[in-house]
Amino acid sequence: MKVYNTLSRTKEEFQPLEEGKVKMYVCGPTVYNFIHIGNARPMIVFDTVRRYMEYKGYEVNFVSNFTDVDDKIIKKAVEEGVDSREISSRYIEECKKDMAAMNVKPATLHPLATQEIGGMLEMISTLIEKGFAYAVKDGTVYFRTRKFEEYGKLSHKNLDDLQAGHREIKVTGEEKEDALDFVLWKPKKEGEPYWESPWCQGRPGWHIECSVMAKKYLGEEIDIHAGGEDLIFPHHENEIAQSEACNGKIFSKYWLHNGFLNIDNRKMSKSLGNFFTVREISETYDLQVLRFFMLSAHYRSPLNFSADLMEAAKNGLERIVNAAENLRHLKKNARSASMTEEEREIWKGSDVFVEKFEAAMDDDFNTADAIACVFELVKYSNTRVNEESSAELSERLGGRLQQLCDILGILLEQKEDILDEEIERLIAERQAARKDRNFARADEIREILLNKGIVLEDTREGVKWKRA
RNA sequence: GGCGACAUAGCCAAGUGGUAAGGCGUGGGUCUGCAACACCCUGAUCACCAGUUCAAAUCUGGUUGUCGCCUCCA
Repeated sequence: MKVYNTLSRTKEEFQPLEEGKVKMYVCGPTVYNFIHIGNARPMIVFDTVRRYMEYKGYEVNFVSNFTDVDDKIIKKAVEEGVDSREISSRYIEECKKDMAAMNVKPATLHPLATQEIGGMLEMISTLIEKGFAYAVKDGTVYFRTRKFEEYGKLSHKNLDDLQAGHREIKVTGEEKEDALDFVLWKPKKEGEPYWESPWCQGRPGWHIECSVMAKKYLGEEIDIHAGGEDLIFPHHENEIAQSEACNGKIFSKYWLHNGFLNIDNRKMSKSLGNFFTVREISETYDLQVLRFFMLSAHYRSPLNFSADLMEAAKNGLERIVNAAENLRHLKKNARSASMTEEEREIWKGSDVFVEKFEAAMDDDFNTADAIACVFELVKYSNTRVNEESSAELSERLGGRLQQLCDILGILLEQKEDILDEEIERLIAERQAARKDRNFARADEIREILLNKGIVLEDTREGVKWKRA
């Protein structure tokens, strides 16, 4: 399995620190509102990475935090006149609902920044002892960036270039030793949440939390650290500096970053009015469509989002779901149980799709290629399985389709829906009308049901229905 | 200004040396009472120029264009 490592900017053979196990940390959202569709990309992408690794037999310890102390949370709390904890806990719950609807598995652990202050104080103290950090008069603690010689190794930035870029915005009056130094701990402002510390009553800087949570729950050395590409600098660069300066060990072996999601070819932003929350999308589409859409491109490529593209994704996903549904239907109505000799060959002929699927995923999680394999399996099944086929063949191919979709986190099974009697009666009446060749009445009933959100399809083995 | 990415059919998107996967859409057809599903048919000299090579979408150099990071941001 090869993964693209931002550190080396090349694809590397994946070799876990410990045989059979993967320690993976993904930077989670700051919870001050419903998550937006940009937040959804890393969630979906790295959930898929996790699923594939689990499929390959790895035991994955997957940790993803919620940042629940932050300026934006405080601002929102002030606006609503409530405690900031109320804001963060509310949106953590909402985020979990969205994740469930996108079929993103809960992490092994979702730590909260506010629950890890002790560890942060410890790490900051260690950094000060080692000379990598210093406190100034007002109690702010800064990381001494230039002291960490490898600073810039992830983002491939040159310190002097950075400094040149920063010079103009360097704020006078700050007591930083160097413009590049970043905050580890900052004093509270009136009315803000705070914690006691040796330096001042205050709260942690943003970067320190991930270093601490990764260390506490995964260890000083982890296999994979992932997040959006915008986190490369400064967030991940700073995490490396903090963790490696503190622990004296390589923090993460592989750094994975997903590309950005654009809206109608522009960066998503509130001011452009092209800002969508996952919740808003869910009003128009099943979030399975969003998941399928996100996986239809390589995770490192920029991905454009638009109504047309979602529509195309919806149709494509429907093709896969139809095939799965069809196989279930054929299995249920099959006249023979076991596969014939010829069917064994058909079954064996489908091995190639699994092989190609795995090859695609092994190559830095090429989900676009993997989905193409799913479509090929769909075509294969559609052309080879029919009402003459055995239940076993339908079941096996259906199971294989299911297996591949499970890796991608794409749900195929419909919820076991029970139709109410009224609808059952109408379907039966329509069948009777069709038998009597009273097609006007049959079409009328189909129209009635359509208005109720029930779509009917007549097949050789009987009527199929589904929710629109 | 510094660093980096990308440019493949109407649209989305794989493919990183051996004459272009897959999906959506379009048009035509088969099946069906009709519709839907499904199936068959339908589409690309891979931004441009030059070079390396027996062979390039794929490597090298250049041109043009789009975008990202450098500041909170997935």
